[in-house]
Amino acid sequence: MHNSRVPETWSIAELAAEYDVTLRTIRFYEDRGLLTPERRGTTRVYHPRDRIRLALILRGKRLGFSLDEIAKIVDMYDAEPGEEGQLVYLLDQITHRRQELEQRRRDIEETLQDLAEVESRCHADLNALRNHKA
Amino acid sequence: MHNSRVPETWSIAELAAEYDVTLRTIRFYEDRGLLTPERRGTTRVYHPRDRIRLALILRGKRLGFSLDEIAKIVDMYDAEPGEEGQLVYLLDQITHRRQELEQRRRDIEETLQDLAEVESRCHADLNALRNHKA
DNA sequence: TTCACGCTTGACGCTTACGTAAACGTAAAG
DNA sequence: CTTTACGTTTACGTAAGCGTCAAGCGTGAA
Repeated sequence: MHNSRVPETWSIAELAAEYDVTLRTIRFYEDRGLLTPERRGTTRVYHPRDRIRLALILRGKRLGFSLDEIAKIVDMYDAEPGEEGQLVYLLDQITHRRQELEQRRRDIEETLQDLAEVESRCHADLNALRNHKA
Repeated sequence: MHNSRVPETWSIAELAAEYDVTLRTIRFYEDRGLLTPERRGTTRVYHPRDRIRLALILRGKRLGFSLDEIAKIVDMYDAEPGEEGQLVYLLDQITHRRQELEQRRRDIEETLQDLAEVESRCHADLNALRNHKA
């Protein structure tokens, strides 16, 4: 049994495979300051922190946030405690993001309801067609 | 009292003001086939149908869909009953969109929870700071 | 040594979703 | 008649988010 505190690391290809993105994408995120892998020589070495951040980035993307917005959000997660002003700013940001997300959730609910209506209309039309044939 | 069946119409500027988008945006959506206003001479005249579609487009945008995806979704709403194959295709699309939306909803829930954690960490840090001062 | 493999850094290209003039038409108001 | 308001098209610009070469380096196996 090997030491469980051995900090696991990944290559860029491993991360890419795991999250189904291209190497180009991962390097691009680094370019934009979203990831900061270690370097061994020229080669990138990714630590758990990077892996988590990548997951957060991709979730942010699914939610339709821009990379700039994602950067702000992700940086909130591992922000240093810092001074009071910083903390207050952070709390403010959180409130803001929460409102955005809740708006999105409302949009989703509405859209799901609309889809349900269209769906039942479809079923009705299908039945009409089939009864007509019969 | 004037006839309630008078079909109400809007100018491009009215729609833009109502939904807080630019004229350019509305014309761009027309370019992409998402809106098809009537023309009186060269001037665009928007009917209730266009207004509804614009609202749907903007909701789709808030949800992070591309205009191409939005086009498909919006067209589902006022699709003609059509033939059976078409209806089946529609139902298939609905299932697909629903799954996407449900994934998004899950992402939102997770993010909201994460935000809640960051928030309480902030509050804790703030308290620590203030107790330290006192 | 030679080869392949995986990684690296440019650097150009492309699509999306508009912004931003430029230049013009039309119609009412002063 | 000129200004003002509102509309039009055409067209170039741009930021985001990568795709796609090209060319080179380092390492281990044959």
